Order: sequence, then structure tokens, then C-alpha cells
Amino acid sequence: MTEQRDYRSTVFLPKTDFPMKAGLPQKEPGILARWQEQDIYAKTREARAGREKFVLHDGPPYANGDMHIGHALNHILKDMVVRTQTLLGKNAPYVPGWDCHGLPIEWKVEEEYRKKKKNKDEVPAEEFRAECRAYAQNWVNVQREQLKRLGVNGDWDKPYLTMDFQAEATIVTELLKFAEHDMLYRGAKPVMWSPVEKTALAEAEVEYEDIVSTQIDVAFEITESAIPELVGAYAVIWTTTPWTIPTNQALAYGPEVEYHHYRAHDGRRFLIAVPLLEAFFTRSGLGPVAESVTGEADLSEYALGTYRGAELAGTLARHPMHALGGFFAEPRPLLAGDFVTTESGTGLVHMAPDHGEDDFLLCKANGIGPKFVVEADGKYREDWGWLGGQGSVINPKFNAPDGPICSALAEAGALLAASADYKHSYPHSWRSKAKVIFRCTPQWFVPMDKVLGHLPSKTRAERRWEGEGGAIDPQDETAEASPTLRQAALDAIAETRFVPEKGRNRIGAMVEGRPDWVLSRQRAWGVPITLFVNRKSGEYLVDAEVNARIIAAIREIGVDAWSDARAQEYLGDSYSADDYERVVDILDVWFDSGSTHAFVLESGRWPELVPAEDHTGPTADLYLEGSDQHRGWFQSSLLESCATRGHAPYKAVLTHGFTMDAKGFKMSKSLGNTISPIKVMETNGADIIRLWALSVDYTEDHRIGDEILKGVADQYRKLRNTMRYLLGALDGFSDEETLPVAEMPELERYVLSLLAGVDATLRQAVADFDFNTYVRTLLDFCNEDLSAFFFDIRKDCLYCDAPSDPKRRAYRTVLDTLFHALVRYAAPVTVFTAEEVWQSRFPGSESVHLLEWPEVPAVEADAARWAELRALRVKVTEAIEPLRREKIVGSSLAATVTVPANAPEGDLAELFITAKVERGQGDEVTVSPSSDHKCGRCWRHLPEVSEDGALCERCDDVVGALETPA
RNA sequence: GGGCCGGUAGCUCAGGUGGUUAGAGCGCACGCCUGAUAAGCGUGAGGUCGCAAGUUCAACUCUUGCUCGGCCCA
Repeated sequence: MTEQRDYRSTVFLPKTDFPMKAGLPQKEPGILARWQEQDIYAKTREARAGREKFVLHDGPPYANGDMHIGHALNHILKDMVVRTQTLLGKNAPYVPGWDCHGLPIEWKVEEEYRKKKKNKDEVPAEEFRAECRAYAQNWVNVQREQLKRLGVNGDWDKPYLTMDFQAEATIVTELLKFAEHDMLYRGAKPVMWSPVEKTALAEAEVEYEDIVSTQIDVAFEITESAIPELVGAYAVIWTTTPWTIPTNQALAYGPEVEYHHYRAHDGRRFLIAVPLLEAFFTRSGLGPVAESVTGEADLSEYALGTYRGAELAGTLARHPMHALGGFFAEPRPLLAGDFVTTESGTGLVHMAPDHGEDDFLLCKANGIGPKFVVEADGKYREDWGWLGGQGSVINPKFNAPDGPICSALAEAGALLAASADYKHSYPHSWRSKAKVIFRCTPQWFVPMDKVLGHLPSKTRAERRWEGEGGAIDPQDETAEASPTLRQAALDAIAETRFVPEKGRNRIGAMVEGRPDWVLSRQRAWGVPITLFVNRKSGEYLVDAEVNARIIAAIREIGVDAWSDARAQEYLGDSYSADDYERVVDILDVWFDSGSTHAFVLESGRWPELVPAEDHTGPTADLYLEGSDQHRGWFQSSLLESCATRGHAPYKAVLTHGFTMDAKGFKMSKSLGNTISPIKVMETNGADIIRLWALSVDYTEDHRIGDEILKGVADQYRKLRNTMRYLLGALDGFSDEETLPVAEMPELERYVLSLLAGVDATLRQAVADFDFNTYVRTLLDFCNEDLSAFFFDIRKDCLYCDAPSDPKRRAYRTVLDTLFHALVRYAAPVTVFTAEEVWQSRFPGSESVHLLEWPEVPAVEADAARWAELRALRVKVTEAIEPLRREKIVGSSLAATVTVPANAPEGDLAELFITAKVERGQGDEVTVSPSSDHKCGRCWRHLPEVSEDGALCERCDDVVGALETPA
């Protein structure tokens, strides 16, 4: 036996410096720095200049706090959209933005004031706003760096901020368009109000505390009813806010509640909900008999009747103070209220539309409006007929059983019970700790159901008709009417693409049912409602010249330009500032963000975003945000654009769900189950979060947790190793080595056909924004078709065939094709790793992210034949397994396989990576150990090998050539 | 409390219009290889398709109720 030679050095093993271990957290910042040096964003713009555009308009996150997982998911999805569109050759700019005005920032600045024992009210508004501005800018800077670190490619040096002077001027311009089109009106709405601070409060500025209040029962005499015997009886109401009685305008009953009419021992008749009778007897002592009545007492002999609430419809009562005349003499209708319960009180609720949400809405629905009786400081208006100039209404003494309200009611004989002993939780101001009240205040609204007269008079039917090539029926008068804002928005929804489709239903239902848009806020940090209201007529001024001066001033110095000092300057010579009230409210921040399309896409500050001159319709191709934005930005943008332009600002809307913890529960700081994307980047790398975000079904709520991230990291490693193998196997590859597809073996052509299929699937996934399919298709292809099949089969060829062998050249040609395709497919997903891979093969070349979608050869293969071959391959591997367990064979190369006679033609031994494949008689696949010797170089068992360790013919040739000096 | 949405193997996901033993990848277990080596290959075990009724010859797929979870309102 000859001495065994080690042929390892004659085998062409993959060779690459590309490390198996990623070390992303260390590596990514360096790659990022290089992109910034090279200004990849600007280069991308140059590379795609003049191409078809795809505009994703960024929804502005709020400039407050660190990036959280929701921001990360949202921006990764946006980046994926932008990068895939760019890869497809489109010009897809991405201008990120931030929402900068609004309450949360005001709070934070106020909070800092409190720490410094400073009072907001003593600071000039300009100074306060300057601090808000600085606060917002600081968080913009922080979030910008965090988002960049995620690998999001955008115009980070020139983002849009809603507090830019230009943006503020655009927002005012848009608002004034509403004014010009008569799409603003002043109405009323109950808000939380603090009489101590004389200001409106947001829900979040209110805290609930237990207090003891006066509770009173008040009798309202029934004057008219469909149930005649009720006339003269008293409807009894119960309240813990006696101060609201002077503004009472109605009573509410529950339509399903049972009410009892009875005669009390003092002779008066009362109407009260059945379940609450006893509690009332206890409070008032006004039971049917003089002594307090227990549950056993038989009420029936005193009973006059029991009615369902609904029977009370049309009943009228009168205010206990009706003798005062005027407002107090007007009848008080009994109205059906769904909110009426029998948990406490009397089952009849007194309605003061000035001071309660339910009250306001129910009264409004019945044509009863608020009276604005209680002023900012909590006192009644001087001219009010009862208690005028008195208060404050939050003063316990004012409400006490012996206070002025109760005294007057008692004198009028209407006070049935009063005691200062009712414990309940009541809202207080977070700042002053004083009690707050509901108070109707004048607010500015956008009407949803007013016809948009300035829009072209086209109905839905007409547009649909035209779309189908039909003509308008001139007889149809409805075809002449312009739509209302609500209709215009619903039309626009019908014309918008929604991904997923269910978003259409959601926003549609909301637009259908939403009330008028309340635009005004009584705040400091925001864009002013720049209106002058005529003190006499109550109408706001619409004058193009005045408006132009206002807009110009804001463009120059920002929102501070809206001041009393400058009012006359804006009004010019035509009007006197004395005749006009300068509105001091600011805009709902949703109007700010609803106007971003005007500022960002149309202003020209980002020339690449501006639509072509002949462009009509939506300016953005896509808006992409979380599903909460159906009520937020999607809707505010839709309404803003429909009212001013008659169409949506977007062609398509993509929504994603929310990220839950590993168990599917909402993340919250208090539960301690939050996952910080910043931390994940530090420990796993940005590419891992990206791969996670693009693997989940973002259209639904989805999860993140340690186990999930570990799974993602495993997937990443598989992908990385596939790329590493390609790099190693392509070592030294050059164009001279390539072989035309037509000259390739069938296996190579089959793999190219698979690649063509993958390519088509990925293109479709991009078109559908179906990134889960995109990532899964890519990974499955790498794992199943390449690593476990193609690469495995061709190991022998790569390692042992002569470099000039056409088969090896064909293989490497396909590997090259695969490399160029895969690195591009992966580039939008694992942005850092793709660059690392690309630079590993082509050091110093331009970024992988400037490349375009790969051209893959359109190769077709006999799919049925290959399906059969691969099915047979599975049977073979199954059949080998028992012999392995019994240690009869180790490597499959040592096995001889017998396959059915009708098995497909071809080099089956190669395909199955076995020694030999024979054709047997039956249907069975059987395996036996090879009787041939094993080649010392390629380890194949072949008849020509004289003894184990000797060379086969092929290897002999290759080794001979290697050892012959050229 | 209301509107809308969802609950398929340990994980991430597939499962047109109801129809044979519910699939994939990963992970896991076991094994092979030791020339992609903190890699590669193979085999295998995992699911009463959230629960309960109903419609049907037949339901993961349709209906209803419940439950858990989510978004938006109140």
C-alpha cells in the first residue's frame, strides 16, 4: 500500500476575508460614517435624477423623547419602501420631518419652570415659545441621530420641521384658505376649565381627587305631558354641582328606565326612577308616609302610576326659579338620554349644556345652545337674572346647603334635600390643585357638511361616469352640486389605495361619523389662528391683502408675528384695529401636520418633491404610518387637502399595527416590558432590528422579545453565511471565466430559472409592500435552493474540477449572477451587511445602495422534471439515513443507491451526492455501501480508483496540471 | 360601554371561492461530515388551527356567542 498523500493543498477551497461573525454593533457605525462622508443621499438623488418619481411623504413624529420601537418599525418600513423603489430605478426622495408644536412640549417646558420655581404666566409669551422651540429642536437632533443609526437613508441635513418659519407661514396660508372659502365658523364646546388659572385644560392636565360635595335634590314642576296626570307633579333631579342649576335648560330621562309617580305625605306628587325611590326617601324624608319608609312598606296604595321613560317624550317642566321670568320662565323639556343610569340620583338628570359634555350634546341635538353664563374666573355674568356677578362656582360655601343657591331654591320650595356629605372623585388642575369645571367656550370649527362652493361642481356619480367614458345626464340636477367636505373626503377615500385594504373601511367609517373639526386651542405653543373678527358683526375679515401681510410677517419671524402690536400693520389703511378682535387661539396641531403636504411637497424648498407643472390630483404616492393615524394624520391631511384642493394628498395609504411584547401585550413603562430599539442596536445591531421589522406581518399587531430576536439573529446568520460562501467561492473570478447560459449544464440553468422565479416574487412583493414575503422568499431561497441543494451538489465541482473546466466555469458564472442578485435583494433589508459584502468583493467601489435592481437571465427549466428529481432526492436521503445510524456509511458519497427504473434521466449520483446510482426493478429506493475505492482528493468512490487514497482520473489530471510548471 | 381589527407548531409566517393524513423556514432532538468549521448536510419529534355552539355529507375556512389581545372613541 502506497503512502497516503494529503491532497488538501490541491483543492480549490473558498477563500475570503469576510468574517463569519458579524459584530454589527461595532461595524455599523463605521459604515454609516462612510455613507455620510460620501453623502449617499445626495448621490442617490443624482443617480436617479429625471427618473420616474415615487414620493413617500414622511409623517412627522412628535419631537419629544427618545426613539421607541414604534418609531423604529415605522421608519424601517419607510426606508424599505424608499430603498426598494430606488432599487427599481425610480427617483424616490425621502425628506423626514418632525411635529414640533403642541401641548406635550409646553408641559415639559412648564415642568422645567416649576423646578426653577418660575411661573409660566409671568414669562412673556415670546420667551416661553422660544424655550419650546429650543426644546423641540433638541429632541429633533436626538431622534435624527437615532434614526440615522437605524440605517434610514434620507435628507437628514434638511428635514422639515412644523416650527420652521416657512412651515408656520404655510400652515397659516392653508388656514386662511379655509377662511376665504367660508369654511370656518365660531361655535361652542364644553372644555375642562380651571377658574383659578382662567384657562382651558387638556384631559392629561387634570387629576382626580376625592372630595366631599353638597348634594341636592331639586323639584321641577311638570307643566305639560302626554300623560295628563303628571301635570302638576314634580320631576326630581339630583346633583352634586348646585351651581349648574342657574344654567339648567332641560331634563333627561332614560328611555328604558321605569319611573314611579307617587303622592308624598306632604301632598306633593313626585316622579322618580323606581330603583332610586328609597334612597330619595332617605335623603328627603318625602316618602308616602311621614316616617322613613323601609323596604317592607307597601308603596302601592300611594302609587299613582309607573311609566317607561320613553313615555315621557314631549313632557315639559319649569325651572324652580321660573318666577324670575326671561330665561327662567322658558319651559324645560324632558329629553331622552342614553347616558341616564339608575346607579345614583333620581334617574332624572338636569341638563346644563354650558357645563357638561352629555348635556351639551343632548341639548345641541334638540336645538338648545349654551348661554355662556359662567365667566373665566368662575363667576356668573353680571347681567344674569339669578346670582349675577356672584361666585366663584367652585367655592364650597357658594354651593353649601346654606349658601345662596340652596337658599333661593328652598325659598322657591324646590329644594327637597341638601347635605354637604357626598364623597366622590372630582377633577382638579394638575398645576394649581384647584377644582376644575366643564365650561362651554367659543371655539373655531371646520364644518363637515357645508358645501365646498369653490370646488368644481362634480358629483361622485359624474366622476365615475366620466371614468367609464359616459356623459352627464343634463337632467340630473344633483350633478351640479359641489360636495360637502365630508362627501369630498369620502370620495377621495374611494379613490385611494389602502394597504391593507381594511384601512379604507376604518377611515371611511370615521369620516362618515365624525363631528365638525375643532381647530382652536387656548394655548401658547402653536400656530395662531390669524383671524380678525369684526366686533360688531361677529364676522371674520377676509381680505387678500391683509392675509398676504400676515403670511409675509410669519414667514419672516415666525408665529410671534401674530401680536396686538402689529395688528394695525396687517389691517393696513382700510381697517381700524379698534374695530376688530384679534383671535388669540392657536391651531390644533393636527392642522399643522395636516398641512405638511402643502409645505413639504409644494413649497419648492425640496425641489425634487415638487410635482410636475401639469400634475393634478394627489402629490404624494404614499403615506405610511401606524393604524392610529386613521384618526390622526391620514384624516387631518385628507380633510385639509380635500377642503383646499378637492382631493386627497396621497395616492396610497399604508398602515402598520403596533409592536407588542413577547406575550402579545402592549408595552408600557409601568409594566416594564418595553424594548428599546436603541438597546437592540447596541447589542444586536441595526440590521437585526431591520430584519425583524421586515419579517413580521406589519399589517397586524406583532411581537418582539428576546426569543424572537434570537430567531431573527439566527436567520441573519444563515443569510450572512450564504453571502460569505459566495464571496469565498468567487475568489479570483473574472469576466473571462464566464460562460454563456446556453453552454451551461442543466443544473445551472435550473438554478437560474429558480432565481428568475425569486426575482418575480420579490418584484411583486415590492409592488404589494409585502415585505414579509420578500424576506421569507429571499431566506428560503438561500437556505433551501442554494445552501442545501445547489452549493452542496457543486462542492465537488468547485473544490476539485480544473479551474478551466466548463462545468466549474458555469457554476462560478451562476454564483456571480447569484451574488449580484442577492446582494441587491438584501440591500434594502440588511443595509449595513449588504454594504459590507459588496465592499468585501469590490473594495473601494461605490456604495451597493447606488445600484439598481439586478438583471437576471430569463431562463426556463422543466419544472416538472426537477420537481420529480428533487422528490427522488428526498427519498434517497431518507434511505441513506438508516445506514448512517448503523454506521455502515458515513458520508453519502460512500453510498450506492438503487432507484426505480423509471427515474428521470441525468447524472443522479452527482445530484444526490452519492457514489453511484443504479436503476432497479421495483419502485423502491435502496442503499448499499459503495464497493469502489475512495479518491484521495475528491473523496468520491469510483471504480477507476485503484485503492483508497489514490486519485480518480479527473483528480489525476488536475493535480498533474497543477504540478506541471506552466 | 361603542366602532374596527386580530388569535394556525417553541418562533416568524403560508394556507383563492369550505373537500384527501394542516404546510414552510428557523429553533429543538438525534445523526453525518470535518475541505463554508463558533460553519455545512440529513433524519425526526412538535399543532384537538383561542373556546363553545350552529349551518353542512364535509369547516382552519361560513354564522352566532364567549374569551384573550390591540387601535380608536366614549
